[in-house]
Amino acid sequence: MKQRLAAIGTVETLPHRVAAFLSREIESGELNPGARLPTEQELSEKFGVSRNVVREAIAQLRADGMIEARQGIGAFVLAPEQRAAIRIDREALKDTHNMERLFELRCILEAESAALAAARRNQVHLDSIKAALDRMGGEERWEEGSIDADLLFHREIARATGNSYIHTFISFVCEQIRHSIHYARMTNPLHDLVEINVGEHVRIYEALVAGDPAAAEAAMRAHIVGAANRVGVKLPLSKANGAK
Amino acid sequence: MKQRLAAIGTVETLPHRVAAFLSREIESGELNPGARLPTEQELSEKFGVSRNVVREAIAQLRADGMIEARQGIGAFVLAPEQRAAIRIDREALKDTHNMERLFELRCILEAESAALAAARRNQVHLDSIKAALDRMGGEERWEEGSIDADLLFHREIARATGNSYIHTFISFVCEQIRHSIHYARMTNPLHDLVEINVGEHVRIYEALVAGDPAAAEAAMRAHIVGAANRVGVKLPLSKANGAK
DNA sequence: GTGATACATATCATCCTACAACTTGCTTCG
DNA sequence: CGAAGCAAGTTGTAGGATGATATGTATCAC
Repeated sequence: MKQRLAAIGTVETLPHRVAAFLSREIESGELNPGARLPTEQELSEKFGVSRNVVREAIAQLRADGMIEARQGIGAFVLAPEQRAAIRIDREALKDTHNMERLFELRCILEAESAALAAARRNQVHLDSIKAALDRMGGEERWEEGSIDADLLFHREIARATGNSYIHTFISFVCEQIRHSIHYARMTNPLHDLVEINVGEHVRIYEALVAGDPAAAEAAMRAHIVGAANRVGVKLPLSKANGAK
Repeated sequence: MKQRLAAIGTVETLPHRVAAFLSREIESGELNPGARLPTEQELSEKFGVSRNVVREAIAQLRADGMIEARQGIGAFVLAPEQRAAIRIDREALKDTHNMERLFELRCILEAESAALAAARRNQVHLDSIKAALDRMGGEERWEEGSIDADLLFHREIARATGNSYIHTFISFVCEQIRHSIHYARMTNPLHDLVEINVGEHVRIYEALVAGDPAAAEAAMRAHIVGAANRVGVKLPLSKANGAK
């Protein structure tokens, strides 16, 4: 808890601000791939910061594969395909439309992963998942802890696939959604919705226990559509799902 | 082309090496979440570099949400759930087992996305996809350009879903796989396999033209399993797929 | 005139020192 | 005994200096 408060209260450092500025300039297309960035000195003068700050900002963009710096020449914008990292702009997620897209991605990832987990889970996995489920419906149901338990439930399922990349991706997407929901959440009196939410999780868990991939996938899909609705995001039922 | 050579030839800078070292120490669990990192001065002495270099390394880890630095106190390792970016270690991908996992993730993402694309694509999308397909089978078939066209084909399908997050994720995963394959590729005389590969792509394209989500999904799934086999990765057919 | 070598310049890479801002613990004084 | 303040440690920022690398230019030999 202390960690979370600290994380939220973290001041925006100068390198972070410079990096964000350049990043947006690249994303928006003002700096096209292949274009050369201003020199470090020019940037430091432009932003009124030391060259050290500019370098830390550039180091970050470079680590992400957004730009490439070459000694003696300058720094150049790279093509989006060359990105070495995935990073999601949380500001953009305030737009419901983007939120909807992210839920769609989550649905794709988690539905099939639930099927995989149903086929591969062992008893240890089931115990971890059950523990998270109990926390959700337990005494923490009205607290922030309930949401933590919810996410933990999903992460443990992802872990049960035995695929660390799947685990990483699902954890990431879920966390992005959590942060986005966090501030918009107070508006919804979701106390009466908790029962529905827990019920959906129970159905997923039962399918995992039964080792039924198809049922797990269906239950997960239904849950994510429901979860999206509960936070005000209307998830379009894709034809792919309806076709099954 | 010049860019690619330059990108490959990019020397490993000192900050990058320090960041990689700390990153591995965190991933391996030697530094647990909540643990405090050595001070910048200690690190600079330990690695024999200036404090500036250490700061650039830390700036990168901080941007990824791996650590959190607090003025006057120190830097602390954050929990994996708080990561702000997804980054894949290319060294780890030299292990075939990890490669297999990544292909599995790719299969999940692309199969359903192909279905979405089949439902949502318009003529402009189809034209872009067709152009990439033609490049694959065209005069570039034996060149590096063939692989570029292959990836472009997949990216354009991802774009046709109309979901920018899906596009980002698929582009990222595909690019990781491409880089990993790149050096191991010379061993395979895949000239005779090109026909098979192109054929699989044609079937995907035809399903998209027909607007048939189920067919597109099946064709994409078959293709990715085939592509994995062709680079020596035996992708386990999940029960989820067999159940359909 | 042409070619090659050497130099000057521009830029990033790294290092160094200094100071500011912030936190913590201890000390000193009332 | 309590509280204010001081001191030390740590990260944040600033600024300059030097090394490494790429590019263009000028000079000189032929």
